[in-house]
Amino acid sequence: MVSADNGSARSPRAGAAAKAPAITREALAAAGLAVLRREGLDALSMRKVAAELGVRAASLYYHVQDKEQLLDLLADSVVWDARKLATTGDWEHCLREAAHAYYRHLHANRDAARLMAGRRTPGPNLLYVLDVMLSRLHQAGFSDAVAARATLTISTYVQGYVLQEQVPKAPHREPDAASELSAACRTTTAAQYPNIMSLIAVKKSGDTKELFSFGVERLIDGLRAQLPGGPEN
Amino acid sequence: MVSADNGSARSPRAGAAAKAPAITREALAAAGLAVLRREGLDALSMRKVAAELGVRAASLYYHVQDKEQLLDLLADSVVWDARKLATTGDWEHCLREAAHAYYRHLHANRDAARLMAGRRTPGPNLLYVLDVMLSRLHQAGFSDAVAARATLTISTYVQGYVLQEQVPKAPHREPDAASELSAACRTTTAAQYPNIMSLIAVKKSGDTKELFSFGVERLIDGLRAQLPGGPEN
DNA sequence: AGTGGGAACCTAACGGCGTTAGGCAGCCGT
DNA sequence: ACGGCTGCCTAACGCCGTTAGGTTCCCACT
Repeated sequence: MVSADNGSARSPRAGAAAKAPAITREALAAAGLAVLRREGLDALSMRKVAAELGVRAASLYYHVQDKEQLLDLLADSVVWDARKLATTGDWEHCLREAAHAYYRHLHANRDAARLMAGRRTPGPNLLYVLDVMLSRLHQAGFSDAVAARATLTISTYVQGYVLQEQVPKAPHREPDAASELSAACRTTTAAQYPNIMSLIAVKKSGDTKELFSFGVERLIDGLRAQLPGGPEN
Repeated sequence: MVSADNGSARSPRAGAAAKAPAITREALAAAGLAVLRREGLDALSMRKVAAELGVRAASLYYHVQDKEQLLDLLADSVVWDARKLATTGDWEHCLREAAHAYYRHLHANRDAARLMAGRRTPGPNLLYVLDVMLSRLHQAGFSDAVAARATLTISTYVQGYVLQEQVPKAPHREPDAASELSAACRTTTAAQYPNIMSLIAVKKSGDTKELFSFGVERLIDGLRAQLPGGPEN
């Protein structure tokens, strides 16, 4: 579930393990994802991840330098499955499928977008996906500059969209008082900003994927005009 | 700097203040923004905001229910200036200017995008901006459905873009060891993902606004094709 | 066979965090 | 004069990330 190469990670001397490690980097990521799914990003603490593994918090620092590094690990794990993406068909199809696959994987993990938002570097799995998209666009005839901008723009849009979709869930307060108050607030809103209601209508339409697709299709439409020749492969 | 109507906020009995309040909601927002600018979102705590006002942390809870509510306040303050936006010229011009204005205001405040990312509701100032854009698009001939989707898509893109741009700053570690390690990591990256370098080239080109504009223009291009008749107004 | 060393966990503790409870000064209308 | 309210205060709770300093146990080497 995690990247194959642990790269610069601390590892036991090759071929000689002193003690069977109960906690691997993969197990750490899995435990983190479990806590994330159950309690959300705000409640994810070192202590809870450790408890998920039947271990105390301090032990995690043997495998990970920081909480930040643990979050990096989780962020990359989320994108892991997105590596399988289509490279057949025309560039529009590939781009669309990649965007939707990325969307699905972020959408499937609670608070995934907010998790990604805090990372300093994209992580190897995401880098791989970007790399593939980039080469596909380049192959389709886009210039280096346009292909790079297109790739970044699409991935930015996907992350931004899921971010707005995955509103952080509160533990929930009193439902009666809250609904009454929000109802009053809503009428005020309607009075002050008459057009906003249609936004709410779109957001409430249930099919969250439809709005997402709208943006992707508009971007693809806009990108098509950037092809040097006519549309090819 | 904050919304004019405090709405449902607790307020002294109209026309009778028991004691001159040293802390207003505006001062609270200003202090929060000051801490945000100086130390970043991760280091923003109730205690520090309170200290900025010459006050202890517990006192803030008289003016604000939660830290969440304080962040809501800050988030809305950031968008405050974006209310002044153009409604003259054709819809493309309006949309472009609104997007750039929104971008500028997020860009100008440290960690502003990550701040917005956590909010549950858009806040009145942002709602106003969305409302104006919506009415302008509607006036230009877009259908209700398309105008709503376009507005949401653009605002999503802007927030997503700034989010990736405003990478959280670490307090800074050892510069020597860090640069050496990152250099090694970079060559590994280049070997594994050959196309990624062009992405880095685009990101490093300095003019961050250019990449942002690319996305906006592509979206506008894509939206133009959604107009029922030809381009009008 | 004995021993050194390192891997992988532990307990204890630090300071900072968000938040709540309860107290006290000063100004208000009566 | 005085009760009540506003607007601050101090003290404390429990949780957090992180560090310091063990302890145990297996492996490699002599």
